[in-house]
Amino acid sequence: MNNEDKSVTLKDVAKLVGMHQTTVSRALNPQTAHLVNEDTVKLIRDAAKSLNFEPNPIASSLRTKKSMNIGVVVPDLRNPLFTEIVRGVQDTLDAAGYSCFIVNTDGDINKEVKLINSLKARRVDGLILATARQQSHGLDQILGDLPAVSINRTSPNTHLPSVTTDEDHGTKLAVTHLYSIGHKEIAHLAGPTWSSTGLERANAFQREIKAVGLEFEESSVEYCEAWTIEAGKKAAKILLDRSPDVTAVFAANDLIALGLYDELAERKIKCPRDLSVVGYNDIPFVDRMDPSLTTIRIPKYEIGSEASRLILSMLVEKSNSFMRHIRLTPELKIRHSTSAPKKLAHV
Amino acid sequence: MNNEDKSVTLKDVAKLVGMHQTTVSRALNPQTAHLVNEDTVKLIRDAAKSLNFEPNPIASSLRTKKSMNIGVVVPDLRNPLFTEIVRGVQDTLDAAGYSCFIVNTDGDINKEVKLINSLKARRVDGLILATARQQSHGLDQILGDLPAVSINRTSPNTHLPSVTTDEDHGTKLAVTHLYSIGHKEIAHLAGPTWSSTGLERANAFQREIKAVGLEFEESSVEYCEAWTIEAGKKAAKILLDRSPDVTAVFAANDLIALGLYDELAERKIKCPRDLSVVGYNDIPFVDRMDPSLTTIRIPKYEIGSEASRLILSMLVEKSNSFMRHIRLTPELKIRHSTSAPKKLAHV
DNA sequence: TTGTAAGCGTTATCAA
DNA sequence: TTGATAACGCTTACAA
Repeated sequence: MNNEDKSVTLKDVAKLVGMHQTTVSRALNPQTAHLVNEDTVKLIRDAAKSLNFEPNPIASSLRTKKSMNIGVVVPDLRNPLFTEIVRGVQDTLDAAGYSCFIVNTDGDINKEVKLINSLKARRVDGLILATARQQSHGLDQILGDLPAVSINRTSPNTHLPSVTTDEDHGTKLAVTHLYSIGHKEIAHLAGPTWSSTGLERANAFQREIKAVGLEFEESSVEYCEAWTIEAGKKAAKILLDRSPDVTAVFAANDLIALGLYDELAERKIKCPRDLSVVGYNDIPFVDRMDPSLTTIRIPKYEIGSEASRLILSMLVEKSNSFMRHIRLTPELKIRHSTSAPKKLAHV
Repeated sequence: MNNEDKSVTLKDVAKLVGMHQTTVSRALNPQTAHLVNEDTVKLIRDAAKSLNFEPNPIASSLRTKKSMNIGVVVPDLRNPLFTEIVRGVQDTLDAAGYSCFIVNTDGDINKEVKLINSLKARRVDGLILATARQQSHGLDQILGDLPAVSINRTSPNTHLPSVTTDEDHGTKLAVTHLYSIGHKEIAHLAGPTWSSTGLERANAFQREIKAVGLEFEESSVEYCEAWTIEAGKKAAKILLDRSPDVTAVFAANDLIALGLYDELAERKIKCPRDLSVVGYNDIPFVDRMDPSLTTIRIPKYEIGSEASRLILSMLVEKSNSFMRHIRLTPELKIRHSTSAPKKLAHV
């Protein structure tokens, strides 16, 4: 805020044009300018410009009870998946005159609750939740009547409008791709069980394995503790020990796939020669890894912009009743981490 | 903001305890609680908690003329360099009770000016500028008396407190490393000339080349148009055409190095066998590229946290007079993109 | 130690 | 079409 308390107010503009501040307010606000004489509007606008008047959004917020701020909750902004999404959010909200507060939960459910409460305390007009917890721990109650949309979360016990991607389709693309190039022993490094995305992909995996005519075995799935490289590596270790015959692995996201890469490197298992790997998300730079990662690309930026449009629409039509769910479609990005299996089974 | 206008105010708390809102305000504010009877404070705090009272920061802002918001200007949040820095900013500001608005200039100087003005209009208390333009286009005037610190910018004609890294030292580390493993023909893919960082590294390069006893030639430096992979590739093309004898390239940042990687791939030049490459920044994932990138690591998170501490200190001691410059030290991270040159010169 | 009153800069309501 | 007045919820003199 300006140190020197020289900030120009409506009153100053009013004084200059010899009118009341109310009129100035009306003239300067596009919503109400039509109530004012056209010439007066012009006069006032000019005067405002000449004084470099900038309306004080804080005063406006206090009066209107609209902060024009949206809270954005992500696990960690450093995860490139979320920085893409956040750019989509920022650009869309900006264009609508809204700003956003971005907070990081670091995967901590308690922190998430605290942060949501802190955003409420800051009087955000709405919330975009990009955390993917399955258990909502009374989220509905924490939110109260605060408009919110969720990304990647299709929680059973909470009723939020959402923007998600078609997990079934994405998983089908991955499994079908691997099967079509000859793989019969396909495993899955699943996301955490507390994550709805992780669960959905794991369920879809089982379904798709059967759909292509392969036999599904429980032992072909290993769940990771988090959506991270480290967790991916840890789970990969277990999976590879248990199922040495697998020729391909579908990792529930790119970071988990990179964890698998690390474990493969340690075991001197060559990808894709000895093992094919498919990731999920297509985060930046995975096209430059060694080998470049075949993955399921999701429209990250669009997820952010769609979520923003959704929350904005909820702010105008205050009808919370209509529960929109937007589902975007992922696509397969074939690179060099997948190839035909070395030895075809039963040949 | 709460749709239902049920938000609890100081008055409500005051009514409950049978005291005046002023007293409640004082009791609830740690700064002024000492003015209130201890028992009263306890009573009021309990009452506030029982009503779930949350002070309205907007009303507070209006009165105190402190928004408790800081503007953060970056070229693009998606650049992993800046997301690291921003996390450092967020964590530090959060702890001090501040929030931040992050805006992206996308490298557009006009957009930068617009965004800074928009942040001023939003009444931020201070600014962290992570854009690295050399020409400041009357930045001082645009800022007015708004406290600001700059990151990576050591502009000659603007006087802002700053957090930078020791470019000379970083460059020395790169050049010395290459020289020490036998390179005599070292080139530089420099950052844009409009960037102070780019200029500093280019100057330091020339100095260090001479310092190790090599002859400096103008033709060994090619400037990139931007800090991007694409610009890096374009400049690499020109450089490689012009100086086919170079055995090592010091790229002014990691993205430019990746652009060079791309050009090398097209020409079937093997790194590091045919050409060694050093990057700058050590952004995430460059340790996983093919080959993993030798680079100068800068303390990204700390840059953000130091910049935040600086701006926070400016907000308390209002003395803008003391002009602090914090300089952090980079370090060399040796990976697989550098090795001894194939054929040593004159052997 | 507590209360009174005023004001931060808007906008909403009413009246002219 | 314009103006007067009050109010949003807080903090800060000043008074008691």
